[in-house]
Amino acid sequence: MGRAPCCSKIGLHRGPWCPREDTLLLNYIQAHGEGNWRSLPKKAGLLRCGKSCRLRWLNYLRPGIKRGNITPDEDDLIIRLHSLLGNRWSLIAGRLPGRTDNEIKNYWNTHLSKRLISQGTDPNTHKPLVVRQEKNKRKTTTISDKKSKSKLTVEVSEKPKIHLPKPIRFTGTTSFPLPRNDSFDSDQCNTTSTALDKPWSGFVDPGNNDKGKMAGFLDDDDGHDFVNVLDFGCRSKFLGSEGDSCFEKLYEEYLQVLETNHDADLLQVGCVDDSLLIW
DNA sequence: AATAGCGGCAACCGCCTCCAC
DNA sequence: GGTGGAGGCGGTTGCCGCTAT
Repeated sequence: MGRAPCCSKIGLHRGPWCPREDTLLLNYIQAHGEGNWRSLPKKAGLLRCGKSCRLRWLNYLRPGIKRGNITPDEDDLIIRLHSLLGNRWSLIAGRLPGRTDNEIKNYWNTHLSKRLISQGTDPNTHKPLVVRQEKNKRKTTTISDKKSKSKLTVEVSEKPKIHLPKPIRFTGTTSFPLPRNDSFDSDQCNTTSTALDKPWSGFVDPGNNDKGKMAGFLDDDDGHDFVNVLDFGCRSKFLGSEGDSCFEKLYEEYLQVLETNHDADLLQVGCVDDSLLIW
């Protein structure tokens, strides 16, 4: 069943936002808060789609947004979170203070995936790429480096299926104050302290800041093959650096959760859901 | 100096889920 | 239980600036 677009596009501005529009949106949200995106543009005096306003706010105007200069630590964390969560950018972004899902998605597509490929790692599965040997047997792709003009033909795995431990919403009194990343204190990395108090909290979907939604796990073809994060190449590099970084603590939480559940019962995926509940 | 090609990123699109009615 | 509105998410597009020729 088709749905009507979120708003009539007739007469609405599209494309890049001008400073005046930014100001209008900013002023309105500062005065009235987020939400009601559909009606917001009209109330704020903007000729924009509500979705466009929401996107602009989340990705650009929100306070606390960091722009550019993704640090090596963040870099590494993104790769490792991606190995755990797949293309679940909002989840990944939720663990990176001040970063937006869009930014991380772009950064992944333009930098990290290429880097992994150049290092011989399949960006989809985080497993080693296999240089093509046979024709027509496996899906391959040719990666060309536009600067060096070199080409490399590699076998690319199918995109990992996200093993969706059915998103769980907590309703009623069971709510979690886990904020979106704009509420993170990047200096203190208080996500870690929170997460250490509640070891499973790293798996709450920060996109659902008031209800909580469980993260998914990577899944292989048979549906039960969790990525062996211990084999993940950059781990050792990371561990060798400043061992106490908050990113490292964060990652250890993920490892604990995965290992616990992997050992306990790989086949009974449902139990993973249960174990990830926060009480 | 001109221009073609490429990379990066902001923004859009369409689908999905949740929830109120 | 069914339906539709609203918000959220991931994939994709297209513009703009930079670089190579």
